[in-house]
Amino acid sequence: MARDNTNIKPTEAELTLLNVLWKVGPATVRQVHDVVSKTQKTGYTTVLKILQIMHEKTLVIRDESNRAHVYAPSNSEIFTQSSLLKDLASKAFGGSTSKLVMRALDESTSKEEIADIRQLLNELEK
Amino acid sequence: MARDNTNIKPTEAELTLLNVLWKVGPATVRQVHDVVSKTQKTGYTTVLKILQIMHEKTLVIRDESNRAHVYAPSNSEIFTQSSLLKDLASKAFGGSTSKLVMRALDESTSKEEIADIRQLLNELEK
DNA sequence: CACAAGATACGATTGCGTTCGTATATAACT
DNA sequence: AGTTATATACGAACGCAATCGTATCTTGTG
Repeated sequence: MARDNTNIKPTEAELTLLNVLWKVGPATVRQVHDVVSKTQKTGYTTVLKILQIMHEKTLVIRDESNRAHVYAPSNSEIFTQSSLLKDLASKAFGGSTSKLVMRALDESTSKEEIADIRQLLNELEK
Repeated sequence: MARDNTNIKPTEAELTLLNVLWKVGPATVRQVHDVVSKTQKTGYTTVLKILQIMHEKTLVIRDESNRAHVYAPSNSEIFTQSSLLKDLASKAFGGSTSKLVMRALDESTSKEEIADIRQLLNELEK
């Protein structure tokens, strides 16, 4: 049975590459490497290898019709963020997302952010 | 120079043991093992080894005055939770904790939780 | 005192994540 | 056509996390 990508938690390096793909859309290894190498000193083949592993794990899909394969995320950024939050909530907050949320908020939260969150709470209540 | 425990992210197994220590207070290896073995099949020496490693990393402090050493967390649960949230925010939410918070909230959030969060927002605004 | 129970220390193993060098294939260019 | 550039594939190496077996030490008890 093929693994279900929805249960796989990306590693740190994988998440870095996913962030690129979410931002710029489907991309080749070179394009991804160009982006990440601006902030990190990571070799080209390292990016290639990680993308290949992610493909095996079905974290990304791959278009092989051209010589330079084009990679795209299997799951949306939103879905992955939610999965990571559920994971952290279960491991460090006894499974309570509201505890997590309240811990995330502190005096560094700006007025605008507070307003945005209030807005979301209002919508959720309906 | 001794490592600064405040910059160390506990691993998954380490977090499991920290959760026990936060809950029951300072405890011996046996006490910790008794708790975790109720939900996991982890060997006694495994718990011992992890606690020893955590001690090297200064994630826990150790009272060696008795034969059975007594372990206690170096950092509070609150501090560690905040660190983990900052880490996740930087890796998956572009550093924005408000984005993280809004992603954590969804239709599964209960009315009581929403009320609690509103209350906290009010206090933060003062 | 001698022995059994229970503690720590230590080492070895296994698997995963990450990195990169090298081999090989393909395309492009002169 | 032959050379250069660029792609994928593959394998090796390294470190860390996690697990446990075994050795060693300490303490209490008969």
